[in-house]
Amino acid sequence: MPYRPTPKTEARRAATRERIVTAALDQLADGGYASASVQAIAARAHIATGTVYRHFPSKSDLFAEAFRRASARELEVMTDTAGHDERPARERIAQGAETFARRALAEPTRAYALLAEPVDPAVDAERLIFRRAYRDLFAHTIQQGVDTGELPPQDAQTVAAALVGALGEALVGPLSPGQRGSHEALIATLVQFCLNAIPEPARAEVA
Amino acid sequence: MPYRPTPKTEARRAATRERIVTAALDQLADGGYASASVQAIAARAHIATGTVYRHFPSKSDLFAEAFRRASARELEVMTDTAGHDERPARERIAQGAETFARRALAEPTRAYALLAEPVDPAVDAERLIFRRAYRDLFAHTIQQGVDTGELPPQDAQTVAAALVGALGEALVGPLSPGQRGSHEALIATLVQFCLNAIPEPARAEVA
DNA sequence: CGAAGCCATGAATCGTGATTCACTTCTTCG
DNA sequence: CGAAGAAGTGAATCACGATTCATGGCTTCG
Repeated sequence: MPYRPTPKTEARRAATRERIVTAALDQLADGGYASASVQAIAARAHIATGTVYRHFPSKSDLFAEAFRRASARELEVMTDTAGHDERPARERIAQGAETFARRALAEPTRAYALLAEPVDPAVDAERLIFRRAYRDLFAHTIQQGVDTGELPPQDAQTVAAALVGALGEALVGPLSPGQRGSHEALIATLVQFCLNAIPEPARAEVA
Repeated sequence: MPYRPTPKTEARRAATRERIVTAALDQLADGGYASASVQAIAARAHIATGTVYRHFPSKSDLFAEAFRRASARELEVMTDTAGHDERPARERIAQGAETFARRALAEPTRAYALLAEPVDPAVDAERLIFRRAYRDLFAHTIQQGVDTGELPPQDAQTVAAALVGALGEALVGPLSPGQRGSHEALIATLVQFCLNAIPEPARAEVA
């Protein structure tokens, strides 16, 4: 039995796979999904078109993984900056909103691709998972706040979804290109928006 | 010079064009953009495939018009229910949010298509116009409130975009299918969310 | 070294759905 | 009525990009 995979060849294989995912994300960041043909990605990764298919069964699978990867990175950053349970819920939400905004503004094309750009349905499913994860992060914090009495009772899931939508739309929606104000002003507005939306109990109103 | 267009033939032509647009919107509402091939639309309008191209230069143009049409209808409803300038700004915003939510929940597939479904880029541009129009409606109301001192100073455009995003995401985002609560509860949550996000001046806080 | 596979290659194939077009049908008016 | 021109038809074509596969190059180990 002549050939047997060794750590060395496995590493090479993994590296190639990695380069493909990276190339896909870079292509996304550069020219959006429309520019991300398998050919373009292969060229960017310095491999032949067919090689992509030795690592992924289909383009959809490749992009699913790429989205998963990018999502994981984003979520990790969020968890790091806003996931410490000992701080007040509203403070953590403000922190989360700010992080979200800063990262989106720093890499607008990638943010657009992750949040809003038209992609094919199979890939879109992956995006939904991403948004849901963001929402769940916010929802978790809100729910904790409600449980401790820090926040008034509310539907944490819906409110969290609304927060994610608000940030997404304001940052990458029809508004985004060529902001009139500074990034800082935009961030301040959004953080304030989120804080207002999640009021302290005393300030809650019933209509 | 034998043939000359008459009111009668023009009317027939306009009616056919109309049927095509309607068929496109119905197809969208039924099966989403993915199901809306030119063939399917033609069949629904009881005409041949080629006839579509006698009325629209391309599928994109057809959908651009369809989106425009649907947008106009939505905006008209919004203007009717929330556009009366004599009422307090916050009341109008609440009314707008409620209308938005009710209409989205009443026709979820169409709402999804209008707000979020992946479509091709040319059509997407039309969607941006739609969302922008919604945003401008909210922004106009907010700005009026700011001008009259009813609301604290704020970036009306950004806040309005955030409201649109919040409503859109909560209604058609990852959350939407098979709501756990009732529609009424969801609507109440969202209206409250919007009201919180746009506080009265006395209740504004600085962080 | 050489057999036995894996891996990479990229031009050719394939599938899908928009678009075309030669033809038919309908309408107008001298 | 019949010519002139418009609208309608739908099968055939085309474009585009994902996917395949026959081939050639590497690695491994007896």
